[in-house]
Amino acid sequence: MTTPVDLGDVAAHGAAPIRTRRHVPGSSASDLHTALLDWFAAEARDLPWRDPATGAWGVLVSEIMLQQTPVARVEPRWRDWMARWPSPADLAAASPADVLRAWDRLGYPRRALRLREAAAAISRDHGGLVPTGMADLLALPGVGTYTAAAVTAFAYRRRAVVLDTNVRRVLARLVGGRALPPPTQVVAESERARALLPDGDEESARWNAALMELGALVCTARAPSCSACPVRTECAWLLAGRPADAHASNRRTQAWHGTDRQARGRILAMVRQATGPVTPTDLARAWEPGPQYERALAGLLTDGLVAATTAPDGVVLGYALPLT
DNA sequence: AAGACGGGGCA
DNA sequence: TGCCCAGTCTT
Repeated sequence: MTTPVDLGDVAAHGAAPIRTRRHVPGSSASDLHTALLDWFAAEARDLPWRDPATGAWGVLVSEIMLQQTPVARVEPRWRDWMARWPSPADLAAASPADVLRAWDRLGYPRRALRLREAAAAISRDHGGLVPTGMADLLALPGVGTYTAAAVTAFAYRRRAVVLDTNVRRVLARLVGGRALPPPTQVVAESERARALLPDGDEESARWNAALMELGALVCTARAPSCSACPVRTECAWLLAGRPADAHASNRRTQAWHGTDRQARGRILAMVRQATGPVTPTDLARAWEPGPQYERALAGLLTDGLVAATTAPDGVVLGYALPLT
């Protein structure tokens, strides 16, 4: 149905994006755009935060939860969260303890505290409405480049360069002809993404979502389903014979067992599940005594994830989630 | 630019 | 076991 765009040059040089958008009267979309947007219209998952009835607050909550956490684990937590705190003001009025318990085991619990702080800032500085500009969004705790762009695109349906791990991988393959993007994001990637972004607001928003969805469902990191890909005839990586990852040796896998992070997780899990303060003796059962335990607990206190209750003489009676 | 920061699921 | 996941913040 469509004529594949010739990406041979891109595949050969592996360099920057080279195609520009076509401006055909009556049709602003290139064949590439049409193919991916049609696929997205047919195959997109029915995620609750994509419901048009979900407002910007719901989108923001979903984006924070989805930072480094897969969709399948986020969805039930998001539903509970939105039922309990349907507006920023509702969350701002909640205690950190309630927020951390509702966060459950989504991981990176500092995100939960930052989301609460963001809700307070939204209530205080923006009349209770999630701000619309990139600068105001970026000023919110826990909102970085990706999340600000995602809220702009998916909540407000405006043009923004949304570059997450999925989009980076899809563009690295489709346009760059590489197996995977570089270990850390480089300027050329955002330029490439911008060059491909449709001009229209609504169309660009759908394009961003479609790229992410393709990366999540088809153009996956481990075992991409190229035979099912709607843009396989235009993929520089596939056309080049799916060459192996060039930076494989530079990628560093993060340790887990026996790390400070695991110790923090164990300690916080014990405090989170307790109904009242945990005595120092009980808490010490969460991890082997020693400098690592002390370091982990101190870090949790510093981060505001755990609070100590003390007697008048300063002796620690117990540890609990912070009530304020 | 590099490191810290959770936790679970799948090959 | 190793790798991956809609990243952000600090140094």
